[in-house]
Amino acid sequence: MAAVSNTRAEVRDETSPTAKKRVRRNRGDIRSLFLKAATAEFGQHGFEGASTRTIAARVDAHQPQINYHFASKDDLWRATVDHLFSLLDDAMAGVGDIEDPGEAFAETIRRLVRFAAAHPDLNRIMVQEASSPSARMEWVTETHIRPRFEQRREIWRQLRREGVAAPIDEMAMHYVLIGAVSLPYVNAPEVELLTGSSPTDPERIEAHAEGLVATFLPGLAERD
Amino acid sequence: MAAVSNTRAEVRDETSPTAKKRVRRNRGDIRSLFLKAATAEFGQHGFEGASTRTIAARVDAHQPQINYHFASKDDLWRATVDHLFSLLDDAMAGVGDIEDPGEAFAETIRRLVRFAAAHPDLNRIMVQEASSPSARMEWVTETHIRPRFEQRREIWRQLRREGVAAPIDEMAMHYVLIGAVSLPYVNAPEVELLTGSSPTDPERIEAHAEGLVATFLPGLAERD
DNA sequence: GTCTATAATTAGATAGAC
DNA sequence: GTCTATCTAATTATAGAC
Repeated sequence: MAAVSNTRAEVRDETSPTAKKRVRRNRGDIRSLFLKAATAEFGQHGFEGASTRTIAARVDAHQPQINYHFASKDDLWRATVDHLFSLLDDAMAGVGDIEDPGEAFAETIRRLVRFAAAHPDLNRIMVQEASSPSARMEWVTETHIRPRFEQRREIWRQLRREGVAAPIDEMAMHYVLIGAVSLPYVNAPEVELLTGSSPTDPERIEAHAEGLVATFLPGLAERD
Repeated sequence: MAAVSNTRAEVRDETSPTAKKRVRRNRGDIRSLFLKAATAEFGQHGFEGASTRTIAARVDAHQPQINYHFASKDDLWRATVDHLFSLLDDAMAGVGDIEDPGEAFAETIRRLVRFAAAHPDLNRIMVQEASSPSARMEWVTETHIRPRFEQRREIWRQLRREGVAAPIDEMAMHYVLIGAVSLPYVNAPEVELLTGSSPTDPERIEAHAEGLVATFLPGLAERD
């Protein structure tokens, strides 16, 4: 990016003669810091657009420290995605115990909305990776997406038979739902510019969740 | 990307001694070729991840030719986005003449679905840009998004009052709709890997469109 | 065991050849 | 008017210092 002003590169001036010596941090701490910084960086710029130098600078570390604590940029990316999906699992804890499939799916939608609002970078990373074939895409699809997809598809099929679910094909449902759930948060910067208000206000998050429950499961309220 | 094999860079071997002289093409033709190549490249890799060298190689041109025909990478991106939105305008021609607001919105949904299936790169580019603030994001929001957003919001408000539309807030509606419409096509490579079938088969496109019409406008069928 | 210096490669843009 | 040779900066990874 020659001769073009790059605000991202100015997060920290690496070449400054006054640059201080870094404090030495232990393995777990710095790994955790790198993962947090990488989440934001990969979410905002995609895998290829993200810079390990910028990620390192965000936590006041040198760029090659990433290659020490993670084998490669690719490995950092996978560790970041694993971490985000483990947070998602935490957020979904207990939903599997709900017996009524309609209520289970409704609660899934609510939790997905809240998680997307709290961690938009997971959906940002996923939408970027799923846009073109790559080894990363195959890995994340088989590792993290397929089990969730199959499980939701099975419940959706049942809810369709019972007339509870909206008339959306079981193959497309997963993407229709994730798109409707996450885009307001994935695109939050645009939403704020456009509407002058934030989609992540707690009341709006809950309103969004209930709106989607009523829209995707129109037979749920009638049934009660 | 040192020492890492990069398949994208091997689209064409620029340094090969056997590299042939390029044919000289006229201004309009080569601009059009660049726009088409840039659409795919920006869609797959985002603005920062896209390489002007790779875009040039796709149409058998040298990288600096892009700086000649467009002032900069940034200008190429804006020209690409302008072109895609002009295609969208073409696809939407005549919808504004439909008098009944319910039918007008239903037809809008159908056209959006077909367009997203045919040109997934527009939504790919948009979702990437709207993820973080930038001059590009502000430009595309004010130039292309705001007028569409305001217009749809007005119709949606009316349909909500009439009880035709699903209970989704008018501020979030635009993103919920675009997410539900486009994600199956934006993420088409993942869908194919996951399901073994393509979401862009004509029957599935129409089924997706009618499913969304029924889901977002549940009062439309009842009214007839 | 952890971090810094540096190498190899690729980036976009300018200047000058045709 | 159009394209090619070249320049400077920014990329990730390795090798060696502490």
